[in-house]
Amino acid sequence: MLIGELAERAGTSTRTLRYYEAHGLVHPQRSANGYRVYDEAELRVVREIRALLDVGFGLDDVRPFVACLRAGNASGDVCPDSVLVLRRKLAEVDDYLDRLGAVRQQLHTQLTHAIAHREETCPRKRPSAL
Amino acid sequence: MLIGELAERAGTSTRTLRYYEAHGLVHPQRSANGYRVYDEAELRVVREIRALLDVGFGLDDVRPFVACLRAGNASGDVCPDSVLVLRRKLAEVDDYLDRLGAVRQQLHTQLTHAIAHREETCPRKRPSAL
DNA sequence: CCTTGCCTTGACGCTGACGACAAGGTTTAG
DNA sequence: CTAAACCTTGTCGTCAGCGTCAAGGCAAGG
Repeated sequence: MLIGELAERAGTSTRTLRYYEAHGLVHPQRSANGYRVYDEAELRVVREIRALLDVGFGLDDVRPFVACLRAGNASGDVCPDSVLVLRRKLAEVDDYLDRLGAVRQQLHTQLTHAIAHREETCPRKRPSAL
Repeated sequence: MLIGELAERAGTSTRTLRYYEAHGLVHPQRSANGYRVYDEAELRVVREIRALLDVGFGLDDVRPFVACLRAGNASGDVCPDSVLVLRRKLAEVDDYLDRLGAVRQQLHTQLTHAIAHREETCPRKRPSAL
C-alpha cells in the first residue's frame, strides 16, 4: 500500500502521514524506487493516532499507544504507559473543566450586570468612516 | 505617564502595550521626543483588556469593551456590542463545556477498558538505547 | 513522445499574543 | 565624558499540526 492509498483509507492526507513519520510515529518500508510502502497494520496505527488527536492529545501523548499497538495488542490503551497518559489527560481535562466552569460563571455574572446597567453612553455604530 | 510606567502599573510589558496599539486598542499621545504618553484612563483600558484576555477572549472580542469604556462608562460591558460579545462567548463556552464533557466521558471509559484488559504484551521500557 | 497521475524532498504559511533581540536616540546623574 | 535608564522602530522566534506550493523523478497508457 502506497502513501496515497493509506491516506485515503485513513481519512487523512499524505502530508499528514509524512509528518507523523518525521515525528517517529510511523515507519514505512521503501520500495526500489523510493516510494513509501505501508502494510495493513499501519492503517490501524494511523487511525489510533487520529482518534487520539481528535480527543485533544498531542503527538507526544500518542506514542505509547502506537508502541502498544505495535507490540501486538488489540487496542493501544492496554499498556502501562498508555494508562499513565490516559490518567494524566483525564486529570488535565477535569482541571480544565473546572476552570472553564469558573469562566462560564464569571461570564454569566458579567452578562447579568451588563444587562442591568445598560442604556448608558455608548459608542456610535461606525459613523460612516473610521 | 510613559510606556514603562503604564506597563508596570498594569502588570504587563511594554511590548504588549505596543502590540495593543498596533492593533488599534490603545491610542497614546506623543511627546516632543516621540515618546508615547498615556493618561490615567488608559490604565483602566489596559486592565480591562488584560482581564478579558485572561478569560479567553481574543483581541477582536475586546474592542467593543474598550470603546465602551472610552465612551465614558464605568465598566466596559454595559454597551450593546459588548453584550453581544458576552452572549456569544457564553454560548461558545457552553458548547466547549459540552464537548469537553463528552471527551472526559470517553477518556473515563477508555481508562476503565484499559485497566480491565491490562497485563498483555507491551513494549519494553527503553532497552538501554533507542 | 507526451500526458496523466502517482511519488519524492524541501521549505514557507498559518493562527495569537506576545518574548527577545538589534541598533539606535534622549535625558539625567555623576 | 560617560554610564544608566529610559525610549524608538523593526524583525525574527515561539507552539502544533498540518496546508500549500515548488521542482522534479518514475510508471503506464495511447
